[in-house]
Parts: sequence; structure tokens; C-alpha cells
Amino acid sequence: MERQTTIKDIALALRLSTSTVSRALRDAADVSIETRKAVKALAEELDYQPNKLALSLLKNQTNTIGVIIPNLDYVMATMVKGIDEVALEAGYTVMVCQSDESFGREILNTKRLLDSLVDGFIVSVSSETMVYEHIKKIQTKKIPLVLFDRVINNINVPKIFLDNVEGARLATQHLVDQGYKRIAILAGPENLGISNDRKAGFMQTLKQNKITLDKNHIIHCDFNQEYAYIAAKELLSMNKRPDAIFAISDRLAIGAMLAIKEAGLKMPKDFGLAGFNNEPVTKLLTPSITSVEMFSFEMGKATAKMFLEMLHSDEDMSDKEIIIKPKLVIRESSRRISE
Amino acid sequence: MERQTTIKDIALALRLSTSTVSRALRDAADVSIETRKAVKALAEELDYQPNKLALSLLKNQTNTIGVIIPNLDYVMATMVKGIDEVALEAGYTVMVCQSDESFGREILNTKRLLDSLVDGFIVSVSSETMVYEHIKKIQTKKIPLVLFDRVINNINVPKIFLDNVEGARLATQHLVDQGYKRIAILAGPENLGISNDRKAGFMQTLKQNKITLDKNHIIHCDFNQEYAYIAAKELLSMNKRPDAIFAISDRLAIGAMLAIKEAGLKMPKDFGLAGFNNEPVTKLLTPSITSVEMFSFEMGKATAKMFLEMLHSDEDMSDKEIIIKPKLVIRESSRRISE
DNA sequence: CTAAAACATGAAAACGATGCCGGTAAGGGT
DNA sequence: ACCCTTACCGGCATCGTTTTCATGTTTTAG
Repeated sequence: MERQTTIKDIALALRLSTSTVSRALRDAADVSIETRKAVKALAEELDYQPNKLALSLLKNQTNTIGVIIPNLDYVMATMVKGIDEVALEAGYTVMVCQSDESFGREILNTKRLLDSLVDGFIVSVSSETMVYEHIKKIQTKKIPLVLFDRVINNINVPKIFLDNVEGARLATQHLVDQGYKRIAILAGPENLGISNDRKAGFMQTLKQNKITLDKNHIIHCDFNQEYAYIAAKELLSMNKRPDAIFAISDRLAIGAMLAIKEAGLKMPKDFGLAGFNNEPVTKLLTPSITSVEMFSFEMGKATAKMFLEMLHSDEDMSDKEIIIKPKLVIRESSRRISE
Repeated sequence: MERQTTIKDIALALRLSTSTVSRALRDAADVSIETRKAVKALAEELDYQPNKLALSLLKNQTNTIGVIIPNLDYVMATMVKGIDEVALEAGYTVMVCQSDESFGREILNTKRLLDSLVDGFIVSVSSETMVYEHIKKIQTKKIPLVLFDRVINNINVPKIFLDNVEGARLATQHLVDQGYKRIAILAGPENLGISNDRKAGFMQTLKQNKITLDKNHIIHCDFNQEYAYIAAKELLSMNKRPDAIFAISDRLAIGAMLAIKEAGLKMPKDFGLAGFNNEPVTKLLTPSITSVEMFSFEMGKATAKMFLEMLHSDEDMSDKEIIIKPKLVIRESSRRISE
């Protein structure tokens, strides 16, 4: 690694002080035109680049945003793209750290970014995270923080997330409307907010339609196709087996689909299936899978915008919330009644 | 943002000099045990964290790796996971910048990371990138750099990449073995190395099998399902239409699949299809798609390891290469002959 | 012709931490 | 009583930049 040209080199070469060079480079009025020209010319020639580290130390700001996410699956990658786009535009660089759904790694990542002195945090928690001391620590240090997608409630910071209850309602009501009578749910980890919200929407909708829910038809499993496959097999082997499944993520829906196909059941005739996230793959499968669109890219952009606003405004924004409205995309896996 | 506790605060409180505090914190022998204890106790109490920025400025090293990638699709995300895992382990933080296949953004990202003073670069170029001045600039500044996946040849740095020629050979030979006679290729952008390597492997294999290739059966298109769909439709509407397609990425293969299905052709009976990358989705589609596994996660890990080695060793490693061997995964889209 | 204003530049502190060098005091040896 | 060692600690420079204040010179106005 070669030594970079510094302001000192220029000063020395032109027999000026570093202060004058610094001012000349930023076109300060109180530097003579000739000096300015000379300084700029030499800076150009020596390929001078101001040392960001020195500036960061001085200004106590790094122009870097720490992004902590649980994984890099399709949905998260799309959100990160949105965040990245807005951040880049605003002159910020993004440090993405994935916890791989591990609480320990989430803590480690937080620590690392915290003493890398990022200007702030954009966080979506892992599915293992049940205690929020590390998040609260960010907050007590008065470092800007916004939560997105997988938000937590007992903490007072801006949040951007999907109306998960509504998304689940849309999907469930659709299944009901299509004439499915015994609808099961494949939910995620028990302590995960988005999973519980979707479950709540599901249960509310069944209640509104006066459908009683068999407790055995509620299954929790990790966000993982294999587990979903096993769980679905179990559902299908029950005495009073369901005639439809609402899976709270497309990954789970795909696992379920494999089990349904294997059982020789035809969708949508014998069995209904709806997922969540509207990953592109849902459109491609046979049958294509009904799913809930969550506008990940837009959510990412909105998150970054909110973050930047928080960073630059002095007013308290801690109770701001942006709730994205989901949209149901109906496909072959559940469309029995053609309009 | 609250002021962090500094070494000065501790020094002042204990009526010591900053140097002594600094040494005490690092358990230097020439500080009395009582002083050390007092310093550490106070540091603990005030939640002192050394300022990384100050250290970076002093040591001219940031413990940060700049990773530049063309996008965040499944393959890249998997590679990034691999890089991340190794880097985290070694105490490095990764700054991932995606160029979104845009040359301009790749340049911008390089500039940003360059003056963020990352310790080095891990790069995979965009499909638009045809001129490499920005990459060479990294090299002339003697900043550690390794290329991976989409490498460029006329530059002397360590490289980690797939044996793309071999991968294409495996897929093509398989299609030939299954009795397909007129095999077309859906290639990527014309100037992209990996695309040309795969194309070369394809053509070599046809030649070895004494199959003449219809020039019209070579199609270049962007890495994009929609383009592939259109391109495949065109192929299928030719007078002498092909009876199989080798797509150099699964995204392209999927686009082709949609066109093939739409034309009413049955795979593998009427038509053969093979992709590249072995994305999980290929296994799930109907028919499932034959593809070439490229071990992305391992490639990511190998890349990061190589990078760290370069960073810490003094010897010249510029001609090191790791070439990953691909593996063909045969699926329904092309398996006509069951063994 | 002199005082004040305008202009151009430099010195030094600041950001937070490290590390070399030097200094002081206590203790041991002659 | 003198010197030398050892233990412990402080001063200062350093990293690269900005910024405030001070200084010196020139120009302008009264």
C-alpha cells in the first residue's frame, strides 16, 4: 500500500502552510487566485485525495450506514438494493452485515459496527433475537437507528414494515372465498413478530368467517423449505386433514407444495395453497403459487429515506412509522373459481 | 450522537497521562498493578471503547474489505455469504457495493471505497465493464486486490473462478449423449468473460462430437429472464429450429423454459434444456432443469481466504489462481435416457 | 500622511490513540 | 555519600485535515 499524497506534500512543495492549501482546495475567498490555481494544479498532478479517515475523526462522522439483516435471501437482498440505491445517491456507503439468523452474530455485528463508528443503524432482527439489549444500547448512545421489516415493538424508534396482519387477511379471505373449509397455517418461529402478525391476521379472518380452527392445524417451523416439507407431510397425514395451507413465507409454501404433490393431491382442486412475499419463483412453479406481494424494494428505499431524514433533522422522529400495504397475487395454487 | 468516553476522560479523572492510560489498558508491564486496575475499572464503568477511527488513521489500516459485485442475485449473495463468513472470523468487516451491472456505478463504488481507505478489494466486474482503468488504479496504488467469479485476464492479480469451459463441456456433452442433435446456446453479453468461456466450452464439445453448429443458434442476451424468453421464442420459430438449448445461466434457462412450454413442446421428449449455476429453483420447476453446480459458497470462502493471505504475506501472489471445478446435475429437462 | 480596512497567509489546537524517549524517585551496591 | 539500576509515569510527536485566531502586508479613505 503506497503512501497517499497529503495536503502536507502540497504545502511543502509550494512553500505554503497546510491551512492555506486546505482553504485553497475548497475555494475559500481569502486565498489569492494564483495560490488557488497553483494548489489545485499540483493536487491534480499528484492525484491528491483527501483522507476520509482524518475527516471522519475530526467531524465525528463517517458517512457510513450500518445495515444489519438476518440473511441475504431474495426478499432481504431486494430490500438491501433499495437501501443501497438511496444511500449511494445521498453520498453514504452501506456496510451490510448478515447475522445468518443467529443471535450471537447479530450481537457481534452490532458491536463491530458500533465501534467502526457508523453514522447510524438500519436493522432487521434475526429470528433468534428475543432480548434487545444490543439494540437498546444503540439507542442510549443516541445513535440514529431505524428498524425495518422485522421490527420490534417495545422500543421507540422509527419503523418501516409491512402490514402483515392485513397481508394474512387477504390471503386467508381468498382461501375462504375459494371454498376451502379447513385451512391450516404454516407459521415461522414462535417469537418472531412478523410470523405472529401473519398468524393473527389468519386467525382473525377465520373467526370473521365463523370457521373454527383446529389447533393441530397451526404449525410453527423455521424459515426453511425442508422443515416446511416435513411439517406439511404431518398435516396431510392427520385424520382430519386440512384442505388448504396458508404459509407465511414462500419458502415454507414451496416446502408444503412438495409434500402436497407427493401426496398426490391436485392444486387447486383437492387442495389450496397460498404463500407470502411473492418471490419470483412462485410465478414459475407448477402450479404457480398464490402469494402476498410486499414491495421489498420500495420498503428498502423508504427505510433509507427515513433514516436519512432522521440523520439530518433535529426533531424527534422516534414514533414515526411507515406501514406498507400488501397486495394479494392470485395464482393457480388456489384459484378454483374463475371469474 | 453522544460523545464517547475517550482515553483523555479516564486520564483526567485519575490524574494520569493519556499514555499511561493507553498502556494500562493494554496491560503493559511498565505500569503499576494498582494503576492498571484503577484504569480498567474506570474504563469499564464509563463503557470506554477505543476509537477505531483514530487507530485507523494512526496505523493506516481499517480492517475493512471492499467487495464490489455486479448484483445481488442468488449466486452472488451466496458468494458474499462465504466471503463474509471468513472475513468476520478474521476480524474484518465487509463493505459490499453492488454496481447493478452498471459500469458507471462500478467506477463510483470503486472511488468511494478507495477513499474510504479499505484495506483491500475483492472484485467481480459488471457485464458492462470493458475497460479496466479503475481496477488498474487499485493495483498501481499497491492496494491488495483479488478478482473472483467474473475475472478479467489482462491484469496480474490473484483470481478465483469457476472452470467455465469445463462446466459448459459437461452440460453440452450431456445433451449430445441424450441424443439431441441441434443444440442452441443462449449466451450472455458479448464481452463478458464467463459467457465467452461457456460458449467456448459449448462449441468445443460440439466440434469434438462432429456436430456442426448453425450460426443462428448462437444468441447473446442480457442476464435477464425476459430477454431469454424472447430469444428462445425466436429460436423456436426458425425453420430449422433447435431441439435443445444450453443456457449459460439458470435465469436464461428459465426464460427459455417458459417459451418452450408455451410452444407446446414437452421436455425432455421433444426438447432438451440445460442451465448453469444450479440455483435451487431449478430443482423445483416442472420439469426440473439440468444445471451446472458452481459451488458459490465455497468460491466465496476461497476468495476471502486468498485475500487475507495476500494481505498478510509479503511475497508476490499476483499469479495465483484457484479454479473451481463444476459439477453437472442432471434433471428432468434433459434426461431422456434413464440408466 | 496616517489610521483603518482589506487581504493573504501562517501557527496552533483539535479529533483520539500510540509509542518513543526522557525524567523522577526509590532502592541497592560500593 | 555517590552512582547505577529499576519501576513507573509524563511529554511530545504522529496520523491528515479543518478551523480559529493572530500576524503581517497592502490598499484605501479621511
